[in-house]
Amino acid sequence: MAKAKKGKEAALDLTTEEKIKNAALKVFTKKGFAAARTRDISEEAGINLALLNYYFRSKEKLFELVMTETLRGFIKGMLEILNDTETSIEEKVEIFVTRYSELLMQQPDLPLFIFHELKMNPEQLASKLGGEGLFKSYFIKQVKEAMDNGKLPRMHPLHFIMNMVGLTVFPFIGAPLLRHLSGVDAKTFNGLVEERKTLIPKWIKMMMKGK
Amino acid sequence: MAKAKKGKEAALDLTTEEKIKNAALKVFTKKGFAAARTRDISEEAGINLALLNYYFRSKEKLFELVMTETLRGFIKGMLEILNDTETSIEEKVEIFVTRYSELLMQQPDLPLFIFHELKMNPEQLASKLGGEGLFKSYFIKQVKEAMDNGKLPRMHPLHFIMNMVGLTVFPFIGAPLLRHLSGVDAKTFNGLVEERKTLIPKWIKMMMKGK
DNA sequence: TCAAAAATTAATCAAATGATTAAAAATATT
DNA sequence: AATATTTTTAATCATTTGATTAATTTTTGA
Repeated sequence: MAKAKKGKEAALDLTTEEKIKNAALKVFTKKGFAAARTRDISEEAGINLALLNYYFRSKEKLFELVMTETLRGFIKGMLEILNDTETSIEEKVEIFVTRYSELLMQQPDLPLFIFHELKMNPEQLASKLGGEGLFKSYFIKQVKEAMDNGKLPRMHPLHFIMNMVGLTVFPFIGAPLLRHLSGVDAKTFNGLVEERKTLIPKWIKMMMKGK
Repeated sequence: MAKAKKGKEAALDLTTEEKIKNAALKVFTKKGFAAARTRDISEEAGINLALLNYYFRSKEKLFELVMTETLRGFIKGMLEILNDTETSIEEKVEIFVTRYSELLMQQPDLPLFIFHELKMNPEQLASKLGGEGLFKSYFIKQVKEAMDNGKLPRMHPLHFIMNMVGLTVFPFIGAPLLRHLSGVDAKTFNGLVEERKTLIPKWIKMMMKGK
C-alpha cells in the first residue's frame, strides 16, 4: 500500500498525492477546469503525467476532489463564524469580512474560480457539498430575532448574506476590470481592499439601521 | 463582396456573419471560451463549421470580436448613465441599479463570463477596450464635489463604484452557491433581485450618509 | 537478502477539436 | 444566358490532450 511520508518537514516533503492535489488546485484556480491541462498540473507538481491518472484516475475525478475539498473548507470556515453563539451579529460581520479579505488577498482568484465552476456544473458539485446548514445557523436565528425586535429591517436574510459576501468578494472578482477602468495600480488596489476590512462592517451596520 | 441581407425582418433574417456572432456570444457566455467548441457555435448558428473560419479566421478572432463588442457595449451603457449632467448622484445610482438588474435578469451569466475571461486575458482585452474615461466621468466629479462639501465621506471613489456594482452584480455571480446554501427556489431568488432594485439605492444612500 | 508490491517513467494511443481544402451551390455581374 | 464571384458544404488534416500500457525503479515485508 502507498505510504504517506510522515509529517516531518510538513511543508516540503509532501506525498506525491498531495503534490498533485496542490498543483491541481493551483492550476485549476488559475486557468479553470476546461483550460487546465493535465500536463500543466503534472509539470506544476513535478511528476510524471501518468502518475496523475495512477492516483486519481482522471482529470474529472481529480477536479471533483479538489473542488469539493475547497468548497467544504470554505463553507466550514463560514459556518464556524456564523454558528458562534458567543458573538453578536456585528462581530460576526467583522470577523467574516476581515478573515475572508485576508484569505482572498492570499488567493485572489479563488472566488472567480469557485463561482465559475459552480456555474458550469451546479447540480453535481452542489450535491456532494452539504452546507445547507448555513441557513439554519445561529447567525440566521440572530438576524431573525433582531428583525422581530425591530433592530433590523425585515427582509429576507439572504439579502444580508449577499451584501456581506458581495461587498467583500466582489473587488476580487472585478479586479481586472475595476483596475483598468479606474487606472489604479495593484498596490493602491490592495490598499483599498485593506481599507474595506473596516469599512464594510460599518457600511453594513448603516445599511441595516434604517428600515 | 458579401452582401448583408437588408433589415426587412430584422430579427429573423440575419446575415450568416450575424448568426455566427450571436451564436458565439451565446455559447461563449454559457461555457466560457475554453470549453466552447467551434462545433457548438456552428450548430447553434445553424451553419457549417467551415463558415465560422471563413468569416472569422479562427475561434480566437471570433471570441475577441464578440468579447470586445460586449464589453464596449457594457462600458458605453455605463458611461451614458455616469456622464449624464442632468442627474444627481442618487439618481445615477437608481438608474444604474435598475437598468443593470433588468439587463442581468435577461442575461444572468454575462457577469461571470466577462469577469472570468477578463481574468484569463487581462492585458489583451483591456488594451482594445478603452473606457478609461469612466474615471473622468461627470459622476466622479459629482462624487468628489460632494466629498468636498462634506456630503459624502471622503474615500476613494472606487469604493463607491465597487459597492454599487458589487451589490447589483454579485447575486448573479453567486447565484448557484447562494441558492444552494439558502435553499431558495429560482422564483424566490428572482423576487429578491427584483427587491434589490429599490433596496440597493437606499442602502447606498445610508452607507454614504455616515462618515 | 530477496521477492513481491508499489511507485514512477517513457512511449504510445485514441478521441476531440480547430482548421483547411476542394468541390458544389448560390448569387452577382456582364 | 454565360461567366465570374461569393457562399456553403463535406471530407480531411494536424495538433492537442486525456488516458493507457509496458517496462523500470523504488520500497516494503518476510
